[in-house]
Amino acid sequence: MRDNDVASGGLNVMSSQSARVAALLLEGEPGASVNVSGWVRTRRDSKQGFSFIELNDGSCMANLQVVVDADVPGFADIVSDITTGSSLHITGELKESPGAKQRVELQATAIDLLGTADAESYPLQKKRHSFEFLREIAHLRPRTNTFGAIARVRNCVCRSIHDFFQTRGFLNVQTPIITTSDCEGAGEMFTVTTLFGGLNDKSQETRASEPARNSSSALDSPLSTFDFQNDFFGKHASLTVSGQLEAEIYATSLGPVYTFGPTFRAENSNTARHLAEFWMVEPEVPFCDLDGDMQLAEDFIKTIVSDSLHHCADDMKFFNDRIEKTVLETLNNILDHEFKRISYTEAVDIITSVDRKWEYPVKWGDNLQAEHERYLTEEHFKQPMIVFDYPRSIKPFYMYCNDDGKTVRAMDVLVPRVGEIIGGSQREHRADVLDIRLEECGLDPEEYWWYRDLRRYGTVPHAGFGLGLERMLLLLTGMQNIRDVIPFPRTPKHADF
RNA sequence: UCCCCUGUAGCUCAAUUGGUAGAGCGAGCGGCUGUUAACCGCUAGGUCGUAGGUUCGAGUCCUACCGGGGGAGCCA
Repeated sequence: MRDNDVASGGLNVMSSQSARVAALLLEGEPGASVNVSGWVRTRRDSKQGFSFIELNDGSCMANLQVVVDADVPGFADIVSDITTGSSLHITGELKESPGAKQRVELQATAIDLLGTADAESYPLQKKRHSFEFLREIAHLRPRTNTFGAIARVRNCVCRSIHDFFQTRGFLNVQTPIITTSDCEGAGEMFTVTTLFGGLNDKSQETRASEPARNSSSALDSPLSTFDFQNDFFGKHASLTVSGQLEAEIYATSLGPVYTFGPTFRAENSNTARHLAEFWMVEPEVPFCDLDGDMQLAEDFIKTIVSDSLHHCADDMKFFNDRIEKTVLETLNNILDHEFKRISYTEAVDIITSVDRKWEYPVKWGDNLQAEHERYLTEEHFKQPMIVFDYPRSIKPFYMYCNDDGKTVRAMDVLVPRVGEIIGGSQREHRADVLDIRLEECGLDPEEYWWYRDLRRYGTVPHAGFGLGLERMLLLLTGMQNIRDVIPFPRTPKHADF
């Protein structure tokens, strides 16, 4: 606290807790004595002897208008340094504002410049910046309206996720981030290893500087050439691509569970909808079939949408006004309708019967392409929908096999503009059928010994799904690039900040 | 990873058939103003992504590489 006294030029910021701008604007009483801290968005001077300062502290979209008369002690000395981006601690009295754009404003009695921001070099301007540019200054972009709003909505969604499951008696389970089970089969995995030593390892530096050594040596070699028995974990380890299989362990012991954490995919996919590191929510429910799973997914999405609209009304209005004009309409449409449920077979029938030239013609047994999913949810039904009972040949081993011998109890939730937002299934809980499926998929049953044990001992029907947090945020905010709804995006060739 | 487009002042963009750079915003200075995307005037600021090549001459054409965007596959 003492250090802070010095840094703030004697004003004890920490001990006299600042009010948040959001609270002041909403319920601040004129006449109240308050102090606030935040960052300057703009300053407008009047030569008649006072300045207007727009102060933002991140608590909400709106700024607090601060009026500073020239006779405020010390103000004349620092006014020229109160530039966009500088940080202030201000004491004053709340007053009704004569201006039309705010209910109250702060008449300053003391002002303390905590940190300057050189106007010539500070990258953020009052005008709009492109998201591509802001991505290059990810350390400053949360100071913009858009990224502040995204951070608040993201926070709201996270709270909503926990609330949704906690109020329904789900147990939050922490599944491992480092995994040695190769059994997930969902895409490329990042290897976790100490075989190359640390960055400070002298031998590494020496090797890297050897001119004769060509760059495509160790790192490009096939995994099989490495001696993982001597690695940290004694076998090949990776970053998780899903917590599902582990969640099934707890779901078949303790009742409904959910996991919520980072997930990693080493796919070299460069699109506005993919990240190498993203956050995923995965509920897993015992004594539940696919119908129950679909209902849970629908209730879940509706709850998140509803909570965001209620708790982040200003931010959501901003997205609707400035980012994507259809956001509120889309979200209200989600709340107002039952999700349309159709089988994969029906979906294929619809697609093949419509008079349109598809880039990828579909026949039963093929994966639905993005263009087909978009057509179904955006044009044919014009609302969120669920496609279920997919061909068993295009789905993973763990999905419950239907009696028809051709399909599995899988489901995808499709929403307008984003496409697939949830993927889930009823799990195959019959030991004999699971073994058949493992063989069909060319997997080694020995590797799945513990997963198979869950079916040998007290097996129960169960189901679950996965929702990508960032895809949900795309839906909520209308943002177009997934790199802009996560604070620090990781994509191929990009892991800055 | 594949296809298409793109890379010019701090930011967003312009520069006719190849003739050696311009605007708006931002910044600095001045003016005006209970202002609020404020407004008005003046000033500064660019080895035109990098490396080669064609040409008397290249921001403009060609090649490679590196960024960025859009679409696709895979998926969440």
